Amino acid sequence: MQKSFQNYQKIWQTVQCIPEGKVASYGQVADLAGLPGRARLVGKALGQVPDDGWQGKVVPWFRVINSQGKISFAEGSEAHLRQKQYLQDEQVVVLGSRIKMSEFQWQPDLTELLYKLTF
DNA sequence: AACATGACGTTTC
DNA sequence: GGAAACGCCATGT
Repeated sequence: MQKSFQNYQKIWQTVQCIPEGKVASYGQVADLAGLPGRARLVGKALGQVPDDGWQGKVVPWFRVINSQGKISFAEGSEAHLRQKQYLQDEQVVVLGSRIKMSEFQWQPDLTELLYKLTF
């Protein structure tokens, strides 16, 4: 395994904390995972998510979007449609690629984070 | 070793 | 709001 696998684990664990019906940005996940300024690594990590989940839990990669409140896959691409579908299934409103961050951005509860994140 | 490439972010026009 | 310029760093060539 690569050295960065440790970081991937932190990222996956953080993403698992995003509740249904909410979204977070790559940078936000990076910060919470203890990797400030490394948003690109979050994208890498999400591309490496095991399909059958990690440590018994699904990793909701589709709840991570960019800081402009948009889905990062190109509109019309297979991945874009899939992500949009998953989000809409959770009542998140997606117009084109856009999501109202003011309404749907995850505002993490710190005590819950401290309880869940083990690093 | 040098260079290019990302599911990105912030700052600055 | 949008575009350019940086910053970031694991990976692949």
